[in-house]
Amino acid sequence: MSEAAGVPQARYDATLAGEIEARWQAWWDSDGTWEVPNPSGPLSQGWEAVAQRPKAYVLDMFPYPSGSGLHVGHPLGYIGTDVYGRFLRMTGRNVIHTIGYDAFGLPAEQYAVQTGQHPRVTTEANIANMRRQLKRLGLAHDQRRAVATTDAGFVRWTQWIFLRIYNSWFDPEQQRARPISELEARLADEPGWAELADTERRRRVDGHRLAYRANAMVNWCPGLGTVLANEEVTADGRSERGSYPVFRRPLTQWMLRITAYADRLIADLDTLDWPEPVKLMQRNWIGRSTGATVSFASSAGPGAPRSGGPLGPIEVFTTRPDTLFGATFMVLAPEHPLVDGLVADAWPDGTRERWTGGYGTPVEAVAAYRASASRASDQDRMSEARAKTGVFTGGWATNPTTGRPIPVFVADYVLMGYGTGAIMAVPAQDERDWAFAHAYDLDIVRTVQPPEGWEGGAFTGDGPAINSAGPGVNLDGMAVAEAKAWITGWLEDEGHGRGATVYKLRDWLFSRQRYWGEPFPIVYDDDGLPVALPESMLPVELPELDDFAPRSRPDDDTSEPEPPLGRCQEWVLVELDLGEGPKRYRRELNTMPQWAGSCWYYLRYLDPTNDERFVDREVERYWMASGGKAGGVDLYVGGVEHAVLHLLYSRFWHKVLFDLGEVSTPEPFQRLFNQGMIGAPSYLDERGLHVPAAEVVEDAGGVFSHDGRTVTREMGKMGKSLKNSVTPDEIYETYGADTLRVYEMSMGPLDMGRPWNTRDIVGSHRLLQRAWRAVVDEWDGTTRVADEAPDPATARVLARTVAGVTADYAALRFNTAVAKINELVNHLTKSGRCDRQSGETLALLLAPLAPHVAEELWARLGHQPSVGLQPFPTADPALLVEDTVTLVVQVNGKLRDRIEVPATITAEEAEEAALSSPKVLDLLAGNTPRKVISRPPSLVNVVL
RNA sequence: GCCCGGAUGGCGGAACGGUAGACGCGGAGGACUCAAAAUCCUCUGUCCGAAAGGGCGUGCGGGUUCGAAUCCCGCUCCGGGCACCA
Repeated sequence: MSEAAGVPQARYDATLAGEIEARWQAWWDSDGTWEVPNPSGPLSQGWEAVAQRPKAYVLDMFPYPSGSGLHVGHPLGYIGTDVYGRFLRMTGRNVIHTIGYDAFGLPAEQYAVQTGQHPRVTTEANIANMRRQLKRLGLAHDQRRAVATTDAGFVRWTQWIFLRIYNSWFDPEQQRARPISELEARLADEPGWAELADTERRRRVDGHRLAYRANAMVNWCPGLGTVLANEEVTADGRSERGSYPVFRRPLTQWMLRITAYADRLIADLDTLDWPEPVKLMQRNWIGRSTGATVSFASSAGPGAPRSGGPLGPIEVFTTRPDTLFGATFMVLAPEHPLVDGLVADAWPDGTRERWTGGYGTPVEAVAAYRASASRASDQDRMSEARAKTGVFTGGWATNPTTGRPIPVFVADYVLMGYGTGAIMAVPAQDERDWAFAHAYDLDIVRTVQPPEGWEGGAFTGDGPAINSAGPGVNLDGMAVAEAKAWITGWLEDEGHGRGATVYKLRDWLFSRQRYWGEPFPIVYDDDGLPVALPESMLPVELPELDDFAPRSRPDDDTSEPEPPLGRCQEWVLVELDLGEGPKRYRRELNTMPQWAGSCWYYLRYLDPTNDERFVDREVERYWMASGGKAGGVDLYVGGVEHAVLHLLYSRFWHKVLFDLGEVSTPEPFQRLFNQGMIGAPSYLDERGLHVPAAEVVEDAGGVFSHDGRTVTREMGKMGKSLKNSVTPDEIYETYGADTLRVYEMSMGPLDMGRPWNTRDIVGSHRLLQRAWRAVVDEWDGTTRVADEAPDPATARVLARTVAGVTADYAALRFNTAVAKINELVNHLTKSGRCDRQSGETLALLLAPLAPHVAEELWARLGHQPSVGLQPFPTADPALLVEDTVTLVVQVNGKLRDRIEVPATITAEEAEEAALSSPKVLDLLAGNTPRKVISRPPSLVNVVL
């Protein structure tokens, strides 16, 4: 017998776990266990069996297949959604869950450039490696649905959706997208339309499209060799990826009219079950401000306009029209088109010395100021600690309320990109204007009465209006809100302005000068106007190139973007018949940004093989059914880093598709959950270089050393460059995949960051070992459950565990679910025996969490696979009720005694029991308590 | 600067306003063993105490409450977002 040899033959260790995991994964694959049927179409086999079940769509933010593979931090969310999806499946839902690859974009391209291979080759290799690493986790994914955004069958529909966007316009009256043909029909009825040249008509129509080309200030990043969206540029003017400097410059690029959806993107956040911070970030990013635009008559200074610039009223936007009487000067952004027309040849009367910047004439002063402002990069502007600088133009404007002339300045604290690029400056009620007024000796007139004792500068709070009476309008005494409404009405009546709303959100810059992205399904004709390719010509595939690397010139901000696709002339110039006979066209050279594929991939999972539509309507309606809510995906799990980028872009695309009748819900993701990040300590030697974390030892005094030398510890991310990466493969090797799953789920709440600690994993491994040992004799490998009912104590523990774990799984509280299973296993271990019901319940409880070992136990208990398709156990309510409970007796809120009492005890009986406790009698010392709080059956508080 | 989070034993973390520290790691002791590993059992917030028992304890300072880790006010520190947005 093996026991004599002293070696257990069937201990649950890494070897056995590995064998069990490989065996069941192979079985699941051949059985198609996790394949989930569609209501119709090619994936509908087996539909009848599940047609009655409610659906659940569980989704992960899909990964980009990087060259470095996974570390243990990556799969945290995937394991979480897998446990949840498996649990939902066991509680009767029809669950759709898979994972694809976000395979276009910079990371894949950069890796390809480094290795000198074609991006498609490296991308496919990376996907294969990542798929292998993920497969080992035993995720219950429908592999048939695991699409990559680079698949030709996917690109085709990305391009198709782009064309749907391109062929739409936003109807401001209906607040929704409509087909461009409806606009064309409307324009055709307008007088004069028939007389317009064809190209002019096309230009006008193009100007209304949701995807349009515009010459606009864009973010040019020479280091990456491409332009970037606002969302991809950090606050200090660098690229989010790679941290290269970004320069503003005008270029003609594709834009998507996301601003048209600004109001709906804000309003519909209220309908979503998302973390409040993410909603807030989106609201802030969209940055809706309400107020009014006000028109100020202006007059040029002496000698202007010398440069022939236009001169007209200065339009400003303000959120505080109520402070209009306090507007004592105006400020234009340096790039503002009216500056040229205002600038004078000589300083006019009334010019104060500080306004001149030391120059002899406004022309010189403004020219010098503009030159220095344009030279300063965004970063320099940051570092100047926001000292207010500016210069007087020599021109004047008229405050419409007072009729008084006010000087017009140029200053770079006013941004051309927001509002109208000009402001009315109200120093008394605006801190920036206050600072500028102080620096430049400008008048300050309070128009809101600050509270008594106010010693600060600008007062931005609420208070009664003062100094706000003029010919035709008097705001004095009104509170801010009332004054705003009143003055806005007056402005509209007098034709000086109107109520207005502005946004920080800009239209989405949608072109990239990259190779590895979706080509636009657009060509240009001889007039240089864009022409959409017909659906039959999709997908437009990338040409093969020898040199696909971007031209990057990090140090040259005067360089021009060079799309790599321009290097393939035989691809660029094509002869096509687009309905007017064969003609020559030139292809669009830019590609779409990486976000394009991630905007809609969750819809393709639903119907991955459809080549008639991007998703079948019936299939979409079934899986995206929202039960009256806004979004169709029931749970979307991913990192908070996508709070604005991906989640804003995909909501926008989804809304366009909704408006056009292509999808059935106004929002894509009903519930969003941000998983935390797994952090890890990294260690620095005395030179500040990272040393391999695995080789660092800690002595008894808490001092860390590597190779005999003391190192310092830093907590942060896990990553190759920090030399603290732990790969899942290492953990599979030592403990198996189920242990990794259990450990990651037990580390803490899913939404909290937590430090990785390899030492702690053994606890999760021991849990599975004890669970195994409860059912299997590890010496000879026989199953050893007793075919009898659980004893009463075990029955109660079982019921309590089932109830608790069910609630925890449903609420994504996997860490406490693991703790409760641990308590059950400890109970079985301690009792030294395991009955059949206990063993089976244990396997079922473990099935979502540790599916392989659960499957093995289930089989050894004599059942057919798969345990993951069994109904989740339910608790007998009668067993959840305890006969006796511990009554806690407090005196003045402090714990003084515990008494075992019947669970049915009344308030009076509990009070009586507490008051007869010797300890309470002792403390009472013969006195009568002032008050007794009785909360039967758990607590009595005696107040002396 | 503004806006969000967070802070509980040596460590990760539990805790409907009602027994603070579940569960795990680590640590101590014991059983088994020739021995070790593994396993099993007991203990493990802190201070005083031989013990019984008691004091103190959830970042800091106040408050509400019979009762606060939990609610409110004011701070400190850590993490994240935004950053001249008129």
